[in-house]
Amino acid sequence: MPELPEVETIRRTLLEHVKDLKIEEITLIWPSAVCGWQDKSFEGLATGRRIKTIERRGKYLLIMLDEDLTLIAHMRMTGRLNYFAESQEPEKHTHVVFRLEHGELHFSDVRKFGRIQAIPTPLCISESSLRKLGPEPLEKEFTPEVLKERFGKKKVFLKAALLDQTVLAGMGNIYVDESLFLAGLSPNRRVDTLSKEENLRLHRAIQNVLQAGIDARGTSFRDYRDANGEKGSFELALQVYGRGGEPCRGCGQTLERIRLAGRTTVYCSRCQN
DNA sequence: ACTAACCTGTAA
DNA sequence: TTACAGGTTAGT
Repeated sequence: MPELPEVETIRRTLLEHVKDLKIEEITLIWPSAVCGWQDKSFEGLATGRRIKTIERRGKYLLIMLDEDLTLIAHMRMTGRLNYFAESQEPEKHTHVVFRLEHGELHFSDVRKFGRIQAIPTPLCISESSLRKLGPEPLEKEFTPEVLKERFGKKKVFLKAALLDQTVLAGMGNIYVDESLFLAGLSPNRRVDTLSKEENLRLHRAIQNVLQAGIDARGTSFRDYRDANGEKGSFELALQVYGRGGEPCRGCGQTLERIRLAGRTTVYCSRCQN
């Protein structure tokens, strides 16, 4: 489910509720959802710690606790983090319950792909999958030159390159297809064939689409909800994702639906070259 | 560079 | 019954 705009929305809505709260008790309903550090258990490390802040890196949420402990959470496809002011009965797919000083935090995931890992904060980047991530697309350091440099000597399809988290962190199937439509570029193009002007257009499209996604509080095409259980509204603004076979909003031609880089890909063969 | 695997639910 | 789903990774 969540790509950068959804994870960012979860981060913001969660932080409002849990900042400075102590984790008083952790109940593992499905223990495989969490992972400790070396010989120490997840619940042993995190219980009694206070939540200082929550950051985001790509699609990862970094819940930073006192005493130099960080919980790295990844929602994969259907993971959710929900805050409840009152104690709640866990739902069918709730795997972890954090009892806080005030209220509870529930981690749920229908498909059981999502994970939360406890790790000492100083090792949070060097010893985790964060190490390999590409730049943050909304930071000012991410310029058109950086985008070109990240593509490097690759010859892969644009679609594959933008989905690659080591090239750029945070884009997934929705925002890649939307960015390519906005940039007027075909997902079938090889990254090494972009002109300077096309590279500029792509860079601008990526930033515009991700920012619009955040402003709309994410895309609730299917399962996504924020920490309050509320939907986003970016699905109303989607130009191509999920619209295969329907008319292009730009030119009216039927949108193509193909399989590329192992993922369903929708684009307009007239507007995107 | 592609596919299978990890899982469950929903829609065709 | 089968195909497919906002992701990642380990295997050809």
